[in-house]
Amino acid sequence: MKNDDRNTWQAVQNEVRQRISQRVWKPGEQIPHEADLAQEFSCARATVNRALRGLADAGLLERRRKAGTRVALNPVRRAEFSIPLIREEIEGRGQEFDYEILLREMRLPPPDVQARLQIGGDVPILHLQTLYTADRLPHVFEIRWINSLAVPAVLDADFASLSPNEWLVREVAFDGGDFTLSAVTASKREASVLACAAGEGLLVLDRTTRHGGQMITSVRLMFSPGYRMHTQC
Amino acid sequence: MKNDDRNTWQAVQNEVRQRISQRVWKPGEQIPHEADLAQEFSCARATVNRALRGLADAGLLERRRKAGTRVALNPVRRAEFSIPLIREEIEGRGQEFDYEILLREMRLPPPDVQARLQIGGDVPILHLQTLYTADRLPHVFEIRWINSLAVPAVLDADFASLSPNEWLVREVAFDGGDFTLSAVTASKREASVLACAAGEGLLVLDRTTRHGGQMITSVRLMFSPGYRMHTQC
DNA sequence: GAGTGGTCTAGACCACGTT
DNA sequence: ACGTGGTCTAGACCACTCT
Repeated sequence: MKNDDRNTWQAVQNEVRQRISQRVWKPGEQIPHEADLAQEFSCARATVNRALRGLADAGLLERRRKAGTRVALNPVRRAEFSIPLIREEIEGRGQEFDYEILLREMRLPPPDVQARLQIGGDVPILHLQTLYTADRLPHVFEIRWINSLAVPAVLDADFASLSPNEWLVREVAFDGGDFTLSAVTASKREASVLACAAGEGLLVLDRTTRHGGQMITSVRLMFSPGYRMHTQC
Repeated sequence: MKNDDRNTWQAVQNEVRQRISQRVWKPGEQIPHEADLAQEFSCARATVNRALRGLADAGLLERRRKAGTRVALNPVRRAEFSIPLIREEIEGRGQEFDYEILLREMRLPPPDVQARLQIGGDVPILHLQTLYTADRLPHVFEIRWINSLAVPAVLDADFASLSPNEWLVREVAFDGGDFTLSAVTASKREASVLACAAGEGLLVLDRTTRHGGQMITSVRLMFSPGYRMHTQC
């Protein structure tokens, strides 16, 4: 045991975790104040604070000034999925990574992409369709729109050694974005690209990326059937 | 502006965020030591530490003792999705929540569930199939296996006013678990329950829950077509 | 060996929300 | 008004890891 006897914040956190998990402190119940716990564990209040803040971030505790700290009624409501770079994910499994640009053109984006990129419907922007492969087998079909008004340099990129995503990560700074996970039924085109049957269910990740108020890119990743995103807590 | 002039850890964090996002400090580059930054912002080192630790947790910085702090090469690799209680999600949208137990029986679980619950193949356990509805329309089809050896009390539950999930959250303590997101093609049975066309792509969430080394339950949620999980960062 | 982040302390003041 | 968590400080020591 590393963090059990010493008065580290981890030791306090573990102890509190156990008391919650073993229902010494029951859901909805108020737990002792930071000052009391500090005395019990003979450590500084800041140490208790560090421990409890972590548990509150994790959703196990609910803290409010004056009201005190309570055990959350509904724990484990969050799950953090990692969104790996496709190259890293594939090479990390020891497979051969490759990609092929299937389509590259300037084009008027459809209304939903216009809305996400916050641009008018009369401006053609860069449209890319790319297939990523693992050991030569289809892995992800990427449909991407790049706001080439905000990133004019992208028009000169050849994407020969860097995939569109890698080029953007390297060349353009990001601020934030949003993610949507859903499922679709594979169309004929999608099935043909991913070498699966038309009508199969596909996991889809839509991502939009922002920088300093400007929308940079909107991308849809359609994963090959059987793909799973996994996480623990 | 709240946290700009005062020497709060948020002010430091915002400033560092900006320098990263505007590439004052470029990806892969080393940034000044905590002590230097503390002097620059005229605050205590602990305050800088708090700010930088947050950015490191978010994946924007990489920190190692002795090596110092560097701007991460691949930012935004994590996305945290909230896994709401179905009742809360539906009622939060102002819709009417309801559910119906479609099937309840003791049964030998299939091999994949046996593995997840770490039990032998010769023990029947509680099997439940439940449909959750929003405004009377199908929302989620839940297929659940409960390790009734670990939770014998569940055999007496009637699930009349509490759904199986709510009953478990209330009665059984949790330790941890794992989540898997994927997509499937709706079978005839699934399509009939969810009132959609057979062959449609469905978003699927598999969850297994643990307590003190024992596996409690394994559940598969199949969401109605069009369901989306969304998050920002 | 030496430099950097990781953490602890004791005390203080502040902000928020309940009462 | 007052109690509780939220944060800051200044200083200290420790743990890791690079050279």
